[in-house]
Amino acid sequence: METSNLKKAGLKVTLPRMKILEILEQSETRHLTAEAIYRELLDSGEEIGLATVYRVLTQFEAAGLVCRLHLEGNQAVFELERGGHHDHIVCNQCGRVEEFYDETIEQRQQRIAADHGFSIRDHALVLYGDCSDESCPRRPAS
Amino acid sequence: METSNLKKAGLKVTLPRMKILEILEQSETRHLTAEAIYRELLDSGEEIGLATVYRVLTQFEAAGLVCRLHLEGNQAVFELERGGHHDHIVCNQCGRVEEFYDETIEQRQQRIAADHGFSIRDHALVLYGDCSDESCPRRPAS
DNA sequence: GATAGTAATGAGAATCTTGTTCATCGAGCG
DNA sequence: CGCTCGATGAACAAGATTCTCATTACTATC
Repeated sequence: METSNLKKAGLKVTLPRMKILEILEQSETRHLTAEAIYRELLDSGEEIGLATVYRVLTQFEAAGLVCRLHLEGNQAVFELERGGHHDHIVCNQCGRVEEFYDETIEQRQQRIAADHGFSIRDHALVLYGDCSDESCPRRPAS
Repeated sequence: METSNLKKAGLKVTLPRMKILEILEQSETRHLTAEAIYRELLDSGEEIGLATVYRVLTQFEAAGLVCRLHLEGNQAVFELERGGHHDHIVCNQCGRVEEFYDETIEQRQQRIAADHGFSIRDHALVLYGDCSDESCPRRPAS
């Protein structure tokens, strides 16, 4: 496995951390809740506690390996930080998440912040709408 | 007081609802947590339960009187809906919140959503940074 | 390869925010 | 003024996340 990411981040290479990183890498949804990761660990037969999942994810976030998103407010989702920054569109019906990056918006944000006397460090932009995926309205949010 | 807002929204005019509306109107921060409103009620000598505060705020939100924001993820803040939509800049240091509206960003969002096959219903944009208020870094987040 | 030191983990309790239940109360209508 | 039904209060409940603390397991060292 890729233990180098962990080492580079100054984190000890432990089984829970490797497994969680692995799940994040192999997931096709790219956006997982702590609960979802926990369930996957259990399904793989790993004896890893939910508290550890939260702890590890928080450390990963601090190390810049993942970022934490509050797409719906109640439960945070985590995604692997692979390079570029991006924002998200969430479907209100099926919960599907798409990513986008828009240079114009990024620049306007800098400009607006400067006009208000702020130096921007981060931002969260989430669009909520209805997707046109034909399988959407029937599929409940995962 | 302005009981007309309540009546217009189809809500019975009760003491808790009037008081909460009053607090929202008179607050200078414009962004209050349910807890903060609850404490203000207690300080005014009102015997209103926290559950009622949450209930009333949820009703106000459904009625379009206030909108609920998740500026930091853990606790929601409520602000009175006075006319136009806007987004927010939050200072990481002092928690101060400024509002802004940018037509360019709004339009880009519509465009991006359309490109992804979404019809936008809502969006949340929060910029996080450091404000240049001279009293900022020393003042703890309220 | 064995060992010590220290950080990481697991299990459950704790916390924080928000919502629900149910008996009581009060607003609004006749 | 009394009735009816929605609103309230108090306590409890639920969901997400964090904390505690005893135990375990990396990592570096020998």
